[in-house]
Amino acid sequence: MNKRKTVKLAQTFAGDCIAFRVRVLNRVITKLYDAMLKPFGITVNQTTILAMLTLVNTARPGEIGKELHMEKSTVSRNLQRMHKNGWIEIAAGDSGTAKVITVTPKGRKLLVALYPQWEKAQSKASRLLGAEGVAAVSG
Amino acid sequence: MNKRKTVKLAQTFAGDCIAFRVRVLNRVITKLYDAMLKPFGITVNQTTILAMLTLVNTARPGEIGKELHMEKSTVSRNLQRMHKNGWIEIAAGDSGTAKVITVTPKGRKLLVALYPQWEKAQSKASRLLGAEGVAAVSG
DNA sequence: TTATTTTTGTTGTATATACAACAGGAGTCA
DNA sequence: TGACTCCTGTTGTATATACAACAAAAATAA
Repeated sequence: MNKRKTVKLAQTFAGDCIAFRVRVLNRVITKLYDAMLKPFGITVNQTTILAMLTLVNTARPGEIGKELHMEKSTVSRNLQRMHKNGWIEIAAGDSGTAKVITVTPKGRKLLVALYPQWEKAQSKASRLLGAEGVAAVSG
Repeated sequence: MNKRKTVKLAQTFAGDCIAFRVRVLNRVITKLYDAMLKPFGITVNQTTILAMLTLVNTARPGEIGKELHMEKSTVSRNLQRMHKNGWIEIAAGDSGTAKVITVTPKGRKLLVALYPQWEKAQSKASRLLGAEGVAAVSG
């Protein structure tokens, strides 16, 4: 393939790659929420897990992964960190290897405490994405 | 705060969090492209860098980071890997600590070779996001 | 010229992510 | 009962990402 064609192809890549766009968006938005969460010592992922647990009271790691579309290893390691921080309890499930996760009062308090800041991050993110943008990523 | 309010607050989190949505989207889309790129032994990020370099011929690490909105440490480590694979050359720049990156013929060939597969991934991603979705993340 | 600041990259540390390998128990089937 | 296959989690390895600490050189100020 000649050089001109290669350059044209590279232009298409650089200009159109959806993965690239989504990844940049992810970095920008995540950074916004991370900055907001930093004083609380919790990450975006852990906050998501905390919210889900507060909602359902009790869940197994596998269920958390499915519901939040997180890899089981990511969930596993996050639960360990959350437990170390006293936000959740990890108990043996009724059957075999299964485990049961529960939020602690400390965990609930944290979620309530960071809520106002989270709303501010939401506002910023909304402005960045626009109404259609928010709708598009929420599909 | 009473429990009912806490649950309501958790519902808002779980249902509305933009960061969560963007991050799930990122995982889904990235996985799609990663699967396509696996046979070529290159990652999404490295492909993006490769495309940019093919387009501009020569760039410094700092410029790559700014253009692609990647942290300088991420760029630094990716360039090391790409160099080890023979896709780029790293030369000392004219001034001080600056470096100059150039694509090698092997790198260009790789970009050309994976292009058809990339187009397939683009199609899938487009279908997933819809036209408005693609437009929204491309803003 | 000397001292301070800025620029430019690398490296350390922590979390996120995916995939693969592994482990322990449960269920199934011969 | 015994062998095989699922289910469920953990751990290993590699890349991605961000921030902080460094290092080396350049630019600027005193």
